[in-house]
Amino acid sequence: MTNENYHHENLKAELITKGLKLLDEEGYEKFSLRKVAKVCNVSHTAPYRHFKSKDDLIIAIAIEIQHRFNQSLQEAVDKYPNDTKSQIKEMGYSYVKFFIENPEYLRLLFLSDLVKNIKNDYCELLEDGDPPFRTFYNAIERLSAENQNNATGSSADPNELALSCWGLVHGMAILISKKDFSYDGDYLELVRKILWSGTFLN
Amino acid sequence: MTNENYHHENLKAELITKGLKLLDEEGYEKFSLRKVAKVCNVSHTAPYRHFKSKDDLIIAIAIEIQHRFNQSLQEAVDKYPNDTKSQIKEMGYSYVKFFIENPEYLRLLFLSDLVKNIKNDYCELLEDGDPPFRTFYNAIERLSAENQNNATGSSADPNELALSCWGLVHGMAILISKKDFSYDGDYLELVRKILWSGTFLN
DNA sequence: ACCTGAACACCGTTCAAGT
DNA sequence: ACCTGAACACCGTTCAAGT
Repeated sequence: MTNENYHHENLKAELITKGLKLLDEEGYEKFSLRKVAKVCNVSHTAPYRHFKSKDDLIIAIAIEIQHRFNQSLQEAVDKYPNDTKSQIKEMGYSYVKFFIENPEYLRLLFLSDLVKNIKNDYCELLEDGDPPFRTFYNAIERLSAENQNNATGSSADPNELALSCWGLVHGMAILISKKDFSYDGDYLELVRKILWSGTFLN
Repeated sequence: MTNENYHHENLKAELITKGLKLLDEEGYEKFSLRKVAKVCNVSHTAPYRHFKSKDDLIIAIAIEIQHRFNQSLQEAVDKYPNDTKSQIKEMGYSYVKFFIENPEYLRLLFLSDLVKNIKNDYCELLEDGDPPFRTFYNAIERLSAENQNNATGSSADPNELALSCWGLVHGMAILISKKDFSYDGDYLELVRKILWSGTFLN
């Protein structure tokens, strides 16, 4: 048929899939539009039919990763239906695990300047229209409310809670996955110990 | 004189200075060797007399920034000569402040993959031959020793202490300077509150 | 020793042209 | 509608050549 040489609607999806694969294999620095096009057996200008720029394709890939990330956080929450603190600890563990297993995704979700575009302009494209990390923030707000009722050691200020919890988890994820923090033992075991020790969130 | 058109030994220093300026003004993404050369009024191949690659120049710039960073951490330690916990809290504050004031330096010191080269191959080029963050790690080791003697709430495991302290501070610095964490009030005030609250290091 | 200019292999992006 | 090929303005890097 005459469609032999055309990808039609498949190309867009293929660019995202193959682009993600290229990103995994070669890293963010070496990623190029022309390489993705070549892998898809298409001219280097063909991607412009589906994405208005290289950044636009990267954002599409980032949204795909964001979806997987949110899913893994949600699974963590579901493990402890009635225990907000444990939900946050378990989410922290999943958070670090996700980026240890996929170091390249850190750049994609947080460290590229495109991220703010995702958060500002592309929120509506995300699953359920939920902004990224809604799962995380919901738990923080719940904990803040709980702390207001029964006075514990930890704060009831949601901003203080959010920055300290997110900061710790985010920092550990980056330090470990970027290999700035070196340790002879099992990284995830150490993270687990820190999150479930008496000093965090108590 | 015949030296009119030559920079001689000055060019190397000028490339670092002007390169840093370009990095501050345009950001890491838009930084290029050819632009630095043009700013220095020199052909685009001249830098290769002094640096063997673009990465090599970036590393030289990173070492300069690393030096300033170490200095600001040292000043924080000096404020509390006999109080290890306060040294760490104050260092944490300086740490976050440094990257809030210079968001571009985060990429340079941590998030570029060149960093591991700095740490592995370029340690001997750093002031006093000290590896980066020696100041920070020294304090952690001191605290670990202190915790071993007088039993407090916080751990005596140096790895656990290092990852949790460094993780929290590093994470807060990145989340704030990358504008992932948004907050209506004064960021540094919130960081101060978190670091000096009862729950951190107690 | 220090710098230049041409050259090469890559980029992202645009645009007229083909089916 | 979807894709191509030539073209443009940028890269990093190499190398023969100039002073």
